[in-house]
Order: sequence, then structure tokens, then C-alpha cells
Amino acid sequence: MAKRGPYEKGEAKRGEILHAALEIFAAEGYRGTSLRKVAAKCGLSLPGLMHYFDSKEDLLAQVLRVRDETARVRQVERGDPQSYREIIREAARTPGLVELFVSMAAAAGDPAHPAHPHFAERYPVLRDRVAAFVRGRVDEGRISTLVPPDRLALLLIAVADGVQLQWLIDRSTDMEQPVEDLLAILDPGQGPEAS
Amino acid sequence: MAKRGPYEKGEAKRGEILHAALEIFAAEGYRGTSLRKVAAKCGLSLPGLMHYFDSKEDLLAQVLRVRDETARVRQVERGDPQSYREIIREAARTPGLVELFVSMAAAAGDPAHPAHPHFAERYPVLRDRVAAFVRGRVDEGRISTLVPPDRLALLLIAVADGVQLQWLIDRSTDMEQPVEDLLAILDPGQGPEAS
DNA sequence: GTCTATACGACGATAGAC
DNA sequence: GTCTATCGTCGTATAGAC
Repeated sequence: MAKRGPYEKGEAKRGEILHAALEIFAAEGYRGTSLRKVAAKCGLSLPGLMHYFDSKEDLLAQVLRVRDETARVRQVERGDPQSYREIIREAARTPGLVELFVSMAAAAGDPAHPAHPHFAERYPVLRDRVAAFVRGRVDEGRISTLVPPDRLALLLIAVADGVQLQWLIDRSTDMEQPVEDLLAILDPGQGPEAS
Repeated sequence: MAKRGPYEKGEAKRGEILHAALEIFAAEGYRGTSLRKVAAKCGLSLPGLMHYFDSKEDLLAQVLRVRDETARVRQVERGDPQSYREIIREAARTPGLVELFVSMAAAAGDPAHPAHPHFAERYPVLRDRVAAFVRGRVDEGRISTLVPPDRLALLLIAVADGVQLQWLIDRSTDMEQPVEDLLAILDPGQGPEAS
């Protein structure tokens, strides 16, 4: 055991940088936030920071990945409306990160973009999880079978993503309501189903 | 009538610039496309181009506005699913402009951003139009009244916007299907309703 | 009003010393 | 692993020709 962990300190520093970047982006938005500012917050020069990342876009992509993972850990991968509510409520507290997410999604359309793999994996996984939830409700007879679960999953995610655009413009927009509305529409039996 | 139009030639040139920028963004995406490149395409120097716009973001915002207007003129403001289909099919042909739209929506969250007024006006107008369409269907008994029309309008627009994010990552995603699915779910009477 | 030339500051990125 | 120094390019600002 001559070597303890591949990078030991390096990994810690990388995590510290990502955390600092996340804080800054959450506070000021990521637009107009330079890497030099992030570096300064970490007590580093710009090249010192760039030692840990291939490019700015690469750092941004990793910030998003970390963000996604912490959110996921906290909600234990349930993929149901309740975990959605918690995610959306925290999003509403950090507009800068919502802006980051949307901007990155746009940029990640380019397959060469550092964040492309993240989204390319994230969406199918998310759809599968939501589809599983939908199938559970179908089995309970609480969702109409008119549209198959995988298409419903895509639809639900589209609503959740799309409402963020309207919220970014008008912060009084309720980001939870549309998904709840859609679930209500899907549920033919509506009312309280005791046991 | 001593003065013919406020700027006559200037307005024409401005339009030419916007058209050129739209073409470039559609072809190469707007990321990594510099204003100098746009200026060159118009046979102008950079400052020559900037004579017509307050800033890069201002130009971008106007590109988006022009894009919106041409789409609107062509579809005569109907706000129904058929006009939506036409819009979405053209969007699928110009990924760069979809990317531009999404990125601008993210940036326009800042009230000081040049594109903020555009979105701040666009969404309410769009919602009203879609809500009107929804009310029409409700009157025909072709939409469940469980969720009020204005909330349904917001929901429909969220779907349309949100599916674009998934499409940007995976271009094989069907951008029309989710809205059709939602309308199908909303319609209790489904089948062909002859007269 | 329209446009060129020039320059400025800040950015992300890289080379090479320590 | 981190620095100083430097590079090329970006958006922007100003001066002034026509």
C-alpha cells in the first residue's frame, strides 16, 4: 500500500473547487462569473485551478454532476412526486443553478461538449425511473393506460424541465403545480383511495 | 413628409444583419460564433455592426424576436396543435436556433437582460392564446375540466419547451408526440367524434 | 447616420519554471 | 501541484472619416 489513493489530496481539492464554484454560481449566476473569481475563492491562481479541469465547460459540467448527485443521494432515487417536490423546492432557492442547468442542457446538444455524456445518461435513467413509478400507478389503476408509461415518463420530465423556463422569467410561477396537475389529469379515480 | 422613414437604409441593414446572424446561428450554433464572423458575413467591421445594436446580447435578443415574428406570421397566430406542429417541425430543422432559444430563456431570467422583456411578454401572450384554445375545446366537451384552462395552458407550454431539452440531447426524440399525448389524455371522448 | 481603424480590458487557455 | 508570464480572441469603447 505504498500509494494511498490515486490522488488523495488532489481529489479533495477538486471537490473544494467544485463546491466553491457551486456556491458562486448559486449566488451570482454563472454568467459573468469568471474562473479567476472561482480560483480566488479557493486561494488559487487560474492555472492552478485549471490543473484540475480540462476547460471551463468541463468544470461547469462537473459542477452540474455534483449537484445532481447530492440531490439524488438526499432523495434516495425514488423518482416519485414527493421526491420531485423536494428537488423543485430547493431549485427555487437557487435560481443561479437552474439557469446553469438550462444553459448546460442547451450547450450539451453538441456531442463534443463535456456535459453531453452527463445528459445523455441522465435522461434515459430518469425516464426509466419515472416510467417505473408510472407503471406502479397503472397497476393500482390510478393512471389511464391511454399513453404507454415510457411516453408518459418523457412527458412528465418535459413538464418538469419546461416549467423552469417560465419560472426563470417569472419567479412567481408555481413550479410544482403543473406536474401535480398532470398527475391529477392522469388519475381517473382522483379522490382519496383508502387502503 | 420631408423625412421618409426614420432610418430607411439603416433599418434595411439592420434586417440584413439579423438575417445573416440567424443563418449563421442556425448553421453553426451560436456558441463559438463571434460577432466578428457575423460582421464579416455582412461586409462590415465589428464596430460597423455594433452601430446597430447596443450589445451582443441585444443582437441575440433581436434575432430571437425576428425568429418569433416570422414563425408567428406564417401561422397566423392560431395557437392550436396544428400551428404547433408546423413550428416544431421547423425547429427540428434548425437545432442552432433551438439552442439559442433555450440559452436565451436561461439568460433572460435576469430582469436587466435585453431579452427579458421579450420573454416577459411572450409567455403571458402565449398562455392566453393557448388558454383560449383550451376553452374552446372545453366548450366542445373535448377536454376534462379538472384543471382550469389557464393552468392547462401553462402545462402545455411547459411540455413544448421541456421536450426541446431532451431533443437537444437526443435528436431522435419526437418533439410532437408529448403534446399530442397530453391532448389525448385531456380528451375524455377520444375517438372520432363525427359532427 | 454610417462606418473604419484602433485600442482596451477581461476572458479562457497554454508553456514552462519551481 | 502550483506558480508567473504570455497568448489569441472575445465584447466593448472611443475618435474620427465620409
